[in-house]
Amino acid sequence: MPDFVYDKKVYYNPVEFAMDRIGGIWKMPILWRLREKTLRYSDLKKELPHITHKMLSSVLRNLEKEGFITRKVHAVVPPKVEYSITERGKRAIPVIEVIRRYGAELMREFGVKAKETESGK
Amino acid sequence: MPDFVYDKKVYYNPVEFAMDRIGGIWKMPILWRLREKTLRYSDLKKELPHITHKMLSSVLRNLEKEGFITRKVHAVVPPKVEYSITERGKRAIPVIEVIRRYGAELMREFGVKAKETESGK
DNA sequence: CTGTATCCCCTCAGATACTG
DNA sequence: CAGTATCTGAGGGGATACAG
Repeated sequence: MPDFVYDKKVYYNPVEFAMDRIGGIWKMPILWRLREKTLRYSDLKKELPHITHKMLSSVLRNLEKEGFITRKVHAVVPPKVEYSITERGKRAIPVIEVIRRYGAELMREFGVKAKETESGK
Repeated sequence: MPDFVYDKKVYYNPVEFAMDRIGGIWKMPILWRLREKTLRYSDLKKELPHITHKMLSSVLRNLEKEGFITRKVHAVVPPKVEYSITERGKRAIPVIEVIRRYGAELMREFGVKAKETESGK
């Protein structure tokens, strides 16, 4: 009794659908980084030191496929690839802000302390 | 270079921390169901037909452990166990509403249609 | 610089069976 | 009714090597 199906996967509610688009460990941090500026692959890698090469690559491909970011390849040597947020991606930013704020509140409640408050995403 | 640690796990940003508390497939749907009324185990199971016995059990335990819900056992035969949302849990509701709304918007954008709009969580 | 391909481990989650 | 225990399979994600 699926409630609805998208891309061969069954979803039971809108929350789950949203989380499958922009959830996971890295999608929101990446969208957040791109919210006001275009970045190239190596810039993103620098800003997200903990992400592995493979993960960054695959998450970027996924976000592009689903229309949250665009990818622009410059025909130069060495290669230069720039990622920008789309209108669809921009609509996710306010949601990410709400979750960020809630997460920060929860961290205070739980007594968790960040080493660098502005390093997060 | 962890940004912060909680419960032996490393987090890199508040979004990730929040999602580890109330993310996943079932936590938000359960909190949402409990937002305005107490439910017993079997009620929750009925309202979330797709969740397995094991998952419901383990997610409830986790939500209780982290203070989002409370569990009250009535000493009767057969057993009766009631779950209620806590103040901490209630603070998650507005966030869930934002994500729900966003998810519904995304579903429209992606052309996904729910069989029952009010079946979701 | 910007990727892709392989190998591999480990956790998540389902099915099933058993208990107070 | 309300759980717990065990087994198992699929997939996420890391490390590493290779390519245009």
